[in-house]
Amino acid sequence: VSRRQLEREAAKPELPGDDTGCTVLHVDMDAFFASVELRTRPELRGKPMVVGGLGGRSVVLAATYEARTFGVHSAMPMGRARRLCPSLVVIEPTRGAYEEASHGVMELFRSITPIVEPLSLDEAFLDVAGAARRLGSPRQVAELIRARVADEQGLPCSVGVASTKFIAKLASSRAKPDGMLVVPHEAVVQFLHPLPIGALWGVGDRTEEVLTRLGMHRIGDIAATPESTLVAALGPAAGAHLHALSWGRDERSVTPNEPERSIGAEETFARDVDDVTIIHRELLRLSERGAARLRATGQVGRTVSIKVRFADFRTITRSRTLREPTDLARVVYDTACSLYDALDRKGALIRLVGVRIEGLSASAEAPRQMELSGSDEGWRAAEAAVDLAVARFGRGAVRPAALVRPDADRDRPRREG
DNA sequence: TCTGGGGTCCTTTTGCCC
DNA sequence: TCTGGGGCAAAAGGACCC
Repeated sequence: VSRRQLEREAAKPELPGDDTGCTVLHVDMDAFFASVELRTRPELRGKPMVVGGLGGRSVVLAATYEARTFGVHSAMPMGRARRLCPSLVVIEPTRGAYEEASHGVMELFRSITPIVEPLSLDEAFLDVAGAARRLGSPRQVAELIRARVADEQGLPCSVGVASTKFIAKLASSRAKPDGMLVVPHEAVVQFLHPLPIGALWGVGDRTEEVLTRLGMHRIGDIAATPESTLVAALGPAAGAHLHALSWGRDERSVTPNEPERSIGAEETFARDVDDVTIIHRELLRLSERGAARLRATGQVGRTVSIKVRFADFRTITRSRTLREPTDLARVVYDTACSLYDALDRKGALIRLVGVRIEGLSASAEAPRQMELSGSDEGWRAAEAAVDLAVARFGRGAVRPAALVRPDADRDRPRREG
């Protein structure tokens, strides 16, 4: 709520200004998924539109600014969005297009400076200290980026310019849509303190509730509170962190090439499920997806965890750490099933299952012990063959037997194999 | 209003070893 | 034998972000 307040409240104050030392840029694409769709659907421009699934359990992934005037915003259940805006146009997401567009803008950023830290598909921090001689002041670089993203990608974005990551991120959110905001170093506290507490990075619904109960509403209120009080209320890490941020202190540097920590996949069923064979089949699909991504990125993982969401939305996780890291769907799947089968929730209605692999390392340097039986090597060869076939013939060309519906190919000639 | 899917990070609990 | 307790890693949960 407060994040939206932030975007709405107070017309953008043009801080007079000098951008000296403001070497951190935060670039945030506007309504990213929706903007990508509009490139190929110009007839929808100006209409309220969202990207999101059509199923009964989907949520809004991105909303155009026209849709936002109806109160529609991302993460909102689709049913509610449709009720708020009966004329809403809903477009099904096309993930590949967003990944491609994201890759395009990230490459564009890297042509400006090598120090690019992507945060998600649609936003990144850039350190432009080294670009001054070649491209000009941070403000000029920011405008250059906006112009080039518009020209070369056909997409709108907003840019925040400041001396720290956190202020740059706040600045970009206040610059939206399709704008730019520089927060000079001397203006940081004046910029920060009137903002609602929810604007602080790391303050979500829960933390906001705690702080509100303590009588804090603006970032300035947090700044005026002793750090010890915050630590007592929120824990050492969050307390110290928020106190520092409330004074604009943020030492974190822009660091490219952050390694991934985990890879996973999850799926909400269209209807709640209690059939174990359906759950196992889903665990297999998700394990396959995860393991394929491990192999594609040359990584192995040591901990397998599953997530189970019950019909009442209560969510649990279970995990097991393997003796040897793996990139094999077979191993991930066996572990996931064994974790699932150990739950004593026989017959409970399940809404969602997920599989995640953690403790990642590069497969070349990961210790791999040869097993005498060679059984893992057999699976490795089989899964490498699957990767190859998928690369050649596309996803869906090769499927493990459990994924093939018994009646799916009944009418086709079949032979043993 | 009825809640997706991809993640990160922090905290607490638990079991184990010494 | 009983009793702590420190240190550690793994497990579980939860808040948060886009």
